Amino acid sequence: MSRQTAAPRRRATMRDVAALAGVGLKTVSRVVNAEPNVSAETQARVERAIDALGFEPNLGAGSLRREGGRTLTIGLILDAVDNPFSAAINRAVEIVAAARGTAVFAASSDDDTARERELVAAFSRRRVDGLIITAYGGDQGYLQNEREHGTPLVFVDRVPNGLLADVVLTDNAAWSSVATQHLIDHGHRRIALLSDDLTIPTARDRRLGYERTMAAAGLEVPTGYSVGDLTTAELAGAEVERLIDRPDPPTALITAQNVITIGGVRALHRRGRQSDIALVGFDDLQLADLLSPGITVVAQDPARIGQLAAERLFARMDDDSGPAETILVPARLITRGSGELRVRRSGRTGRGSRAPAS
Amino acid sequence: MSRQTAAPRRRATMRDVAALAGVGLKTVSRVVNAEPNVSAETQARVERAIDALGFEPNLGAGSLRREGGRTLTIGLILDAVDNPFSAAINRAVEIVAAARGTAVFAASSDDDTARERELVAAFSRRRVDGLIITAYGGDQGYLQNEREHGTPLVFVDRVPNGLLADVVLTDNAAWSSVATQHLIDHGHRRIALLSDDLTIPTARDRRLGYERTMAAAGLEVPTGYSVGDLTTAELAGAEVERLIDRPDPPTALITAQNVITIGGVRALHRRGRQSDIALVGFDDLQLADLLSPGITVVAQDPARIGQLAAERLFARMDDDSGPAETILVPARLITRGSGELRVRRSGRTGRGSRAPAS
DNA sequence: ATGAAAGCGCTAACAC
DNA sequence: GTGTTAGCGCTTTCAT
Repeated sequence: MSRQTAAPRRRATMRDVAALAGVGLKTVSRVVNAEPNVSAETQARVERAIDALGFEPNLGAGSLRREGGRTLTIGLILDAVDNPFSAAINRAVEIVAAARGTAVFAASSDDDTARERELVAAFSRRRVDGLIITAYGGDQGYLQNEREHGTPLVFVDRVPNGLLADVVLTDNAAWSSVATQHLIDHGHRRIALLSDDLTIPTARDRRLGYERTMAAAGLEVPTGYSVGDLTTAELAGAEVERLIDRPDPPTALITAQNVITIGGVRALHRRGRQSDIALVGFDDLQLADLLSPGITVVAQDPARIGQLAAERLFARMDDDSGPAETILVPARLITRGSGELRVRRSGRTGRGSRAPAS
Repeated sequence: MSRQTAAPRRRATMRDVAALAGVGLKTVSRVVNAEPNVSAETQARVERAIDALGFEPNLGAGSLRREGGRTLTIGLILDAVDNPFSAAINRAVEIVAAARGTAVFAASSDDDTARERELVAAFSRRRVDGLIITAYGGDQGYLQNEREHGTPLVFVDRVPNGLLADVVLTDNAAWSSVATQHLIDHGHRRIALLSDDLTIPTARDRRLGYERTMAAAGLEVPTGYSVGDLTTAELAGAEVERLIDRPDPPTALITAQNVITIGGVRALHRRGRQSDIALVGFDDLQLADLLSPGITVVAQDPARIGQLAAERLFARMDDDSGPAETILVPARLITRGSGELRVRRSGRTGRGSRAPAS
């Protein structure tokens, strides 16, 4: 019967290993860290002792004296570890970190400024070797301290405020433009944009791309057509219904984030308008290809974002001291039907809006 | 211009704080750890010094002497941090841990025995206070060492082998039975089961529930109807097509894991058979409600599994030394259409298989 | 209410 | 090749 809590047996230390192997402490350290200047015979003896005692070195103790105080640990702050976009980043970061013998603390800020700071403090107290952060909209100037203490910082998905640092992200304005132009090309004139919390720079950039492209096409954005703060699928869905019910409803929607897309699509189906009102979403979704119509999306590449961010972070740890870089990761437009719906002539399509699609 | 790498300013230590505040080292420690026996005035002075120096205590150093050697850190081993089921567990664990001031190392074993052991070793070297593990099929006896050294272990989603420990999971055999019976109740006789790697106890339990229920209903499981090792959506899809192409094709499918469900549904749509062949999947999927037909699933409750596992782990750390417990978390059957499809009389539905559904 | 001394397990610096 | 010494930043123990 294995008890759950027995008198915890003391863990073996290097001293124990040294004693058993009949060598000095430093020799054990050499073997454990694969340092040179150990004879094959001594090494074998030490290894036997390590196995006999089930010794595992205490990395935390080592970091106290290790040069640079390295803990072989990094912190990853995401908006939510269970958002598929964030989870994909998490996975990619883990792969890069594992190859460097580094463990990853992952945590969710929930797009809350206070929580973000708490997480940074929590990781700082654990002396992580580096930090990868999905910053919320506030000011990230407080992170300057961390950096001055030698902790490199890399931002993902969102540009930080009040701090110049490496960022890895999608060219959000450009891809929002692509989405908008795609709808314009299919004859749409009344295009609404459903955005996340506009405190987030990424959300603002997507709005910017939309506004620019609409303006360039000479199209108006009626009041209420560009809606922000849609932080849940439910809010997004309610907003879609409100838009549909307007006297001048949009013929096309852009949902600027995965959660919003889910809420939006669900609302369209609820109203039976999914084959009637066009939609292009940001971020790909599982099963998006199997709906009728399939959901057209701007698919970002979170795995690549995570990978590049982690590689950048390790490069900084390895003493790359070049200027801060902004790394843009390509996305792609995946057309599946919902974004290729053309304007219907029925209903109030607006004055002269039956332009031929290109 | 903020440089990326400047000469890293030395971090303030407790000694620095003590010197600046003009108090002893231990007094600072008392303030930092909210211990009693510090006058209000002294406390204020120390806190001012802490702020002035931007002092953050080094938790790793503290753990060296802290009773029980606590690191305020736990390890979480999932099959893949970017699997939605695992990500939901991750999130729930994080919430419970955060409330206890504990940071979470999350990592992916990829259902690889060697990787699982490496992760345990990596976490052991970091002296995590506890371990939550989604064990792969092999033998978990090697973890006995960890436990003897005082590191509590809680398993999630899968029962460990060769080790008696707390487990939090769905009653897989029972819910697989529910899925099977649901299809039988809708007139199906030829029901196929698509399983994950059967080394995984959870996959075996689901098969068990299926087999028992089929047997209890007096139904045969033709050779090739119960397929395992479907570790990717592609493999699962190919297997569905193979089943469809048999001379005696199934009229209903059970896909025993989320990745398999995706592959299976995709294959049915590819062949245009989604309204023709019934399907019940394990694990809920986003947008599953919007397909035609909607996908009927046995929805597990990963958030609850993660929460209970974390609570159990902290209880063990707090010296709960009762016997190992198995905690079953309720799931529910969500009917959306695909699982309620009845047997068609057309085609080869088999001899006398037109039984009335209950 | 406060502080001095010891030492956790390791790595760095410097012997031999 | 190998070992000895010192000390990282903290918590514990025990004085005062």
